[in-house]
Amino acid sequence: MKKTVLLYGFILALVLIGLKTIEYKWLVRDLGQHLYVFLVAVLFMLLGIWFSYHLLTKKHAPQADTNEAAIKALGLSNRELEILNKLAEGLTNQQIAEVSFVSINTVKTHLKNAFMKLEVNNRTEAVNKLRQLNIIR
Amino acid sequence: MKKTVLLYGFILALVLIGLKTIEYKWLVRDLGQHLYVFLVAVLFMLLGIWFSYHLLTKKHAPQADTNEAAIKALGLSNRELEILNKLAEGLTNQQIAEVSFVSINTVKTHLKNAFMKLEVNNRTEAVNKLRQLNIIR
DNA sequence: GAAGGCCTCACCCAAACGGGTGAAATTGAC
DNA sequence: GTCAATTTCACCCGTTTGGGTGAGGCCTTC
Repeated sequence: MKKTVLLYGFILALVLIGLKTIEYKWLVRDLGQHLYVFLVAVLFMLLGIWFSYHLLTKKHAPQADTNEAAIKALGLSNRELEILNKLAEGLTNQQIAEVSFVSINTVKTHLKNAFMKLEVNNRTEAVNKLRQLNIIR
Repeated sequence: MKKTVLLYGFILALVLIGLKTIEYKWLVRDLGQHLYVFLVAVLFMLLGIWFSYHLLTKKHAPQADTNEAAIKALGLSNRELEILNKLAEGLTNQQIAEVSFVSINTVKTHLKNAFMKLEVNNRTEAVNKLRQLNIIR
């Protein structure tokens, strides 16, 4: 992030240098001050658009982090999270048991505990809550 | 998010001020015009940021349109969509029946047909598919 | 008016789910 | 070494869900 800010600052400096060059070598004398100001305005507006575009598009893709804070606040264990992730994919308890190499009873126990911690009553609510808390997807 | 954009805008402004200060110390000349151009630049850059922020945040949140094309391609009826939306909120069949003023059997029929059209086998899969198709949320 | 889609409802059945209790083995922390 | 948490599994119970068949009423299109 620090690198990003530095990059923008650097680009800004380049733009300023370019403007200075234009100002002193061509435009001011030949075309007048108004056009110069206009160019500055356009240039910086484009810069602003480009700038916030890059910022926003980067901010909109932080799905990798799996909100650790919320997980700890809820007290969800690792195994419970694994099971919940498979649940969110739409697997049945039996399928979860198979891919996790445990019995279906174990899956049910984990889900019972997880539902209690999440304060939900069924899997759809659970998925909604996890999504809302940015724990999945 | 807005706060973040403002923060970076502020940082950029600071960078600009710093650059300008440096410029004034070394290249002091027509002070009035420089200040004017500087203000124009800042103003239009902020304008650009504001502009694209509003554009992008609207583009990134198109949850209102409920992908009509996908709905038609799947052949989902209005009633089926209503029921599916309530399902996605985590309601049970019984609860959906109550808020929709129909019997639970009707809810089940709609869901059976909807599941067939969506090619899914349970509600979690259905919610995933609807989300993936941008039909809900 | 026949055909097809939509909405409604009923009945049945098997599977899945949710919730409760209990308990053993393992692990990590104190 | 003890305590707490985690992970594993079992059994039971009632409810929910998914899926199948059938059917009546309504509306639009042909």
